[in-house]
Amino acid sequence: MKIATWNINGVKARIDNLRAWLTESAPDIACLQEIKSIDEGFPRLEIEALGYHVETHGQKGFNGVAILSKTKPDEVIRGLPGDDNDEQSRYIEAVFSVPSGAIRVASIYLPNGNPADDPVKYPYKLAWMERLRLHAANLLLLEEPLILAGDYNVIPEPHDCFDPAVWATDALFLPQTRAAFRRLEALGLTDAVRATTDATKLYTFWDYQAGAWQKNNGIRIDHLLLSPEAIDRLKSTSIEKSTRAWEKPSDHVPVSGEFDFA
DNA sequence: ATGGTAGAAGATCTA
Repeated sequence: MKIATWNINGVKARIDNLRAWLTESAPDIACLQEIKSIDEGFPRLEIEALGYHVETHGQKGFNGVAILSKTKPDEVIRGLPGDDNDEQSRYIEAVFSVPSGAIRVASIYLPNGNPADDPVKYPYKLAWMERLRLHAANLLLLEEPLILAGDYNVIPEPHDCFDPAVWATDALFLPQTRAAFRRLEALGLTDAVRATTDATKLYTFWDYQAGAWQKNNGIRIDHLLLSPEAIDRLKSTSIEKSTRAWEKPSDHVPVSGEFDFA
């Protein structure tokens, strides 16, 4: 069973690429971020025509997440718990039945946080990460396969970016950001890509600007974090880099894991 | 120091 995450940077602008990727890569569950659409504006029929169920948590203009799946989820939760005043659509979670029981999958669009000296944006990112930690701690008590997939806007280690010096003061790489990410891992969550390879210079995002793709000036910020019950079932991971060279690409590429939940 | 690009907007904001 293939479970993937992809920040598509606008579902309307990316509909052709999304359809091509769903057809070629054929994930069983696809977690999308930055759909940049309200729920009613999501091209639901075009995705359903490819055999997918569609669950969205949209927002006008910015953000927005979705979970596409070949089987219908048993339960869907919209929004990250912990702050009733947070109006940004950055979290959706779904439970699926598999032969071995139930699995829980979340699509996460963690706040960017830049500029890091902004009085609102970086504190919002850190507060959001703490809310995610508290929610993840509760989910881990369920002792079921849990896949927290998404655009974390976190560069975990220096070798996860082309030039660490360039990112030293960026909200994606500041010590407090990386510490908050390590606190998630310390709960018992495992970075799936890191668990399956020792390779360095693995990137999932290349900026549109300054020829970043051509120069391989990338960063690894899209992650699958797995509970112990999920990592036990993980067979392989893949960073689907070829999509970055497509016409009209997203600046992110899909990251996927192959699982055996039989 | 600035701008470089892209998306959803339909003016700027976000990244």
